[in-house]
Amino acid sequence: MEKKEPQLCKVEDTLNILTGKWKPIILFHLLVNGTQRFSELKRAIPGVTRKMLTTHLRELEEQDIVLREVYPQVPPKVEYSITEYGRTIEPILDAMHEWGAKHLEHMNSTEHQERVKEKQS
Amino acid sequence: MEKKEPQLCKVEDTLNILTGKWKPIILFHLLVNGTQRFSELKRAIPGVTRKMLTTHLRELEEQDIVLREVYPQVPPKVEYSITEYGRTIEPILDAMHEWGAKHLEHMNSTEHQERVKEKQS
DNA sequence: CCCATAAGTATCCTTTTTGATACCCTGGCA
DNA sequence: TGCCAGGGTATCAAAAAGGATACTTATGGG
Repeated sequence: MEKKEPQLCKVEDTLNILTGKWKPIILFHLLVNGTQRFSELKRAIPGVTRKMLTTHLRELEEQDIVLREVYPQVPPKVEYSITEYGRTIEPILDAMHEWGAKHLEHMNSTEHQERVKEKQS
Repeated sequence: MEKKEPQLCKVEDTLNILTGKWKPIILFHLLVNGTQRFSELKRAIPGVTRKMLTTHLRELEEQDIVLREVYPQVPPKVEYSITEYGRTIEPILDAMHEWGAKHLEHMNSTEHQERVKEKQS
């Protein structure tokens, strides 16, 4: 048991990077579309406010997942991209995607639905 | 882009199962130690309240990750275990653990620390 | 002189999550 | 008779996360 405890914290560290209402979609856009300006991201992510976008991007920057580059000009230009290191998290996102897809199937499977009904009765 | 959007929701579905202050540690204990009574889990997880434990366990049960078995006796006895299906999420936890470990190393690496210092100046 | 622009901050407020605490049930035991 | 156990629920409070809105900044253009 003791030998496994550290495992737990690492899992939680990883989860911390991914949790936040807009973080998965931010990462998704940066991974798929490459470098993006702040306003491009904002437009690409419907519903996000400037504040949340800033907050989450800054957190990702802190974690060295995202790179923030400021061009000293007016009006400002700021570009965001995934760091080389940040790309290493992609396989985990892929794994979650795959598992999530199967999970949905599972939750809709007949056997599962039947068990749900039993409990309701 | 459109073809990738669905990926995102699946990732979020998977994250939903894992997020919650005590969920990783609950899963960890059930995965490592097998079937556990409510009180065993409570004792094994320092700081958790009965309420949070109940809440999270019920959510995991909803998702068919955890099985809850009630023995009709007094005082009550309730056992929790990972479902067969729930075990399929273990590789993802493992992957997160591995990535998390590397992430910690990365964040402590000399190069990273130096970049952090530059920014502070 | 005034406006628009991009990328923010600053304030305040709402919603969601988490936590503290007290109470419930019921059969066996002192 | 009264208390304990185990696994909860109910109620309220605190903390964290998320969101709405207004303000800032400097410069080129009309």
